[in-house]
Amino acid sequence: MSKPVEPASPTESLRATGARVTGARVAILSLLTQANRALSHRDVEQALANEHVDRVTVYRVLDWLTSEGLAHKIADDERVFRFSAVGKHDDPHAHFKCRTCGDVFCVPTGSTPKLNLPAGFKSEEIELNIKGTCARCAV
Amino acid sequence: MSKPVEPASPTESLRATGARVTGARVAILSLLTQANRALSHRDVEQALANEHVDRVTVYRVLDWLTSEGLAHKIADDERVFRFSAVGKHDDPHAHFKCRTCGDVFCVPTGSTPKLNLPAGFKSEEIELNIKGTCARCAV
DNA sequence: CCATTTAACGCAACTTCATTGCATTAAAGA
DNA sequence: TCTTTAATGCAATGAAGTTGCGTTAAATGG
Repeated sequence: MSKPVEPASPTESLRATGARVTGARVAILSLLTQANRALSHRDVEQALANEHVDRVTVYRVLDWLTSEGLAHKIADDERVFRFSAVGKHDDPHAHFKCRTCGDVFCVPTGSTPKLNLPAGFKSEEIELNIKGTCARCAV
Repeated sequence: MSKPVEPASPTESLRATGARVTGARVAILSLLTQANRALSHRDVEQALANEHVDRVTVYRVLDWLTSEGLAHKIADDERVFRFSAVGKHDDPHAHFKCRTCGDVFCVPTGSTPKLNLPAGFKSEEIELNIKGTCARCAV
């Protein structure tokens, strides 16, 4: 019982949405699932360079995965969106952005911070971004 | 003694940098200082519509203010940068983004969250973004 | 107060990331 | 296998921000 729910494969996750399971969707979700960091559209496009998937399709699949709850979409410092697979780390987690190489990693967080929101403000989601130097770039 | 350090006026802050105190800089820093939320380039451009300040100048002033430490630059969900004056709330604070109207407010935070960074990762800055509904939009 | 210097500015062109419209293709069910 | 229509591919468009360069005006010195 110590083992959590068996993680669904990309194909299974896609099938569960009820929508069509296409090559592009499988390839992109697999890529996100295997990555240990949040990928930009550019990252995905380059990784799939050999599979002639159109740029626009990549955009559409990434947004669709987000809308289906299979991926997270975060805004980068550099004005680009980055995507990470959901399911690998469903726990509240933060994003660590390396200022040297620009990569974005997912890191687990212990507790969520206490907030003093003004009256009438309702919090629905909390995003925590850390900036610094990653292990690879730290000399 | 209950009164904190007298906050510097926009002009004084600008003068302190040693650079030229221009109309555009005064206008934009004043705007950021008076705003109770983080302003986008668009916000600033519209607010200064009557003073024929060039688009590019607004971009340059905003980035310059950031580089001088007089403003904070944050990346929005919508792929736009937003700027807030530094000095009003130097304490660690979070940004609250209303999903309805899109405005971004600065809110004070009590404690910073505990982080479990992987070995070798060095944190330099922490950014906390809250998404939800602001008081004005909450019916 | 005026002249000089050069940091800022204004304008135009450009780049990048992303979105939209529409014809075509291929995934899923009959 | 055939049919339906959701996805895709391609081309054009849009939005945010950047760059180059000639011009203007803020600060300094006379």
